[in-house]
Amino acid sequence: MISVLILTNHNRFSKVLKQVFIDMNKMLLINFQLSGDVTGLFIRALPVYASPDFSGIPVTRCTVHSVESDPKGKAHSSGFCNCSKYENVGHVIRSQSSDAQYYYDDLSRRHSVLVPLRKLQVGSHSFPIGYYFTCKTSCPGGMQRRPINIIFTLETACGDVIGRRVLGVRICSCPKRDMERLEKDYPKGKKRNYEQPSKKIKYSPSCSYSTDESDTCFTKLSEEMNDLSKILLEFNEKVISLSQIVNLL
Amino acid sequence: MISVLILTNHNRFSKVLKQVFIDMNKMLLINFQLSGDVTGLFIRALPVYASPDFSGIPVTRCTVHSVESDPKGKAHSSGFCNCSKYENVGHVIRSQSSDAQYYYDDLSRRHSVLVPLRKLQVGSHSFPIGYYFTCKTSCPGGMQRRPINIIFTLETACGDVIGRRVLGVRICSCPKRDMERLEKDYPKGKKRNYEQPSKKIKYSPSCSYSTDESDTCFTKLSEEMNDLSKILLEFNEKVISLSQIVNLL
DNA sequence: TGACAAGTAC
DNA sequence: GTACTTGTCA
Repeated sequence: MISVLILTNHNRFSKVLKQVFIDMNKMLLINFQLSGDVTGLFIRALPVYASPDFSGIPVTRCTVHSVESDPKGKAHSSGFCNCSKYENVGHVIRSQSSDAQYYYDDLSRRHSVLVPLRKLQVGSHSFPIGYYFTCKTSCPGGMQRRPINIIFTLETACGDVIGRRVLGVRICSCPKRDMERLEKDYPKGKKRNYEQPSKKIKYSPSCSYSTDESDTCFTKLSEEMNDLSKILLEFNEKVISLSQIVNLL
Repeated sequence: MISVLILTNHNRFSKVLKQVFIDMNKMLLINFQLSGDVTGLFIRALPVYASPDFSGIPVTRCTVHSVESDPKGKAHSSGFCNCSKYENVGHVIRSQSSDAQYYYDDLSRRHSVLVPLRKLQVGSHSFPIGYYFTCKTSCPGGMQRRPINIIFTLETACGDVIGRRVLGVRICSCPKRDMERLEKDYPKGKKRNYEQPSKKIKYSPSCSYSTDESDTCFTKLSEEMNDLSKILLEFNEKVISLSQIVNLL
């Protein structure tokens, strides 16, 4: 049984919007609740634009933030990724984990971060992973106000995807204010159509990630891993009151 | 006798604030009124931060706008400027003039644009130069809300500065709104202290440009050019009503 | 936390 | 031109 528990209280999770509101560079602690032996498995976190209009475009750092680590744009100058030499400059999602692996897919041109699951501590049922974000959803020349989701996938060492879970995230300067406003507007959702940036680069359709309703729960992807496919997702916005876990499913 | 006349009505000039409000990429037509033979002379336009805190820092394009012309940051990768090969990427101030020369000073690391003055048309007393701006005053990773002045210098072919004039410019999306608000606040001038960007590069003191009160009129710089030193500056924010010229001196 | 600043959509 | 968005200062 695997569930996901959000444990930070610095930040906000809206049950209504199924979305986390968090400031840049603040930690979002996600507690993956696990049972059985999960060593050898990985959790991948990959950011995807929530709107189908943009879901084919990789989510990357904005230009202003990128130049801090890579002033000359060398990390991605030849079409492939040399992020690791430049403080992982292209990665919007980072993990606090010391054994986090930063990953780049040549085909989709997407950056993601992979954290290996380890044997749980005795008496513990959860595996905490701290994430943080190095750009705002509003960053000009980057996400440009386009909402994103994080796709968490549970993967084997071979890269087989066992489970999949989508979490909306808004990285902004005023998480509280913005969450209150967006909840107030819900479900009218008066979202504005922001100008679409010019898509100079075309991406193959296979690189487009679906984030529709079927993804709001972990999806069973491989028959042979049936025992792992029954997955619960639980959220909680407080670190302190762990008892107030709200099951979303 | 040389005076400066602002002729655009797309944009605004505040007599109170002695400042032009203009949108990006819109033309600011400046009419240099001249008498006598001025062939062989040049008008240089150089942007400078208005606040003494920043006047030592060159005004350059923001990162978001720069990547459009120079995705890999090659134009200034080696400390010197290769702007011309990259659509003059570093220049905030551009001129419509076909014979505009884009200039870079190695010592101060400042970009400026030089327009040669030509023989006036028969019956005309003014030399119009169209300028436009390729970044906003608010651009993140660029001017960052720091107000700028344009320093216009009248120069000989040798680079001797004969006259000097400072004009405040605010490049923004809503020139009208912003001008009205700033005029309303004047002279209280409730300006906010925005966070100072980290100054990684130190510039020599000689590169700092004064924009204090003494610069609000053309300054006589060379005794021998005395005949050119009596200079008037006139502004007008309407194209149509040229008769409403307001002499500021 | 409230108010302001300034870009962007309608 | 109005109103909304969203960063930033106080």
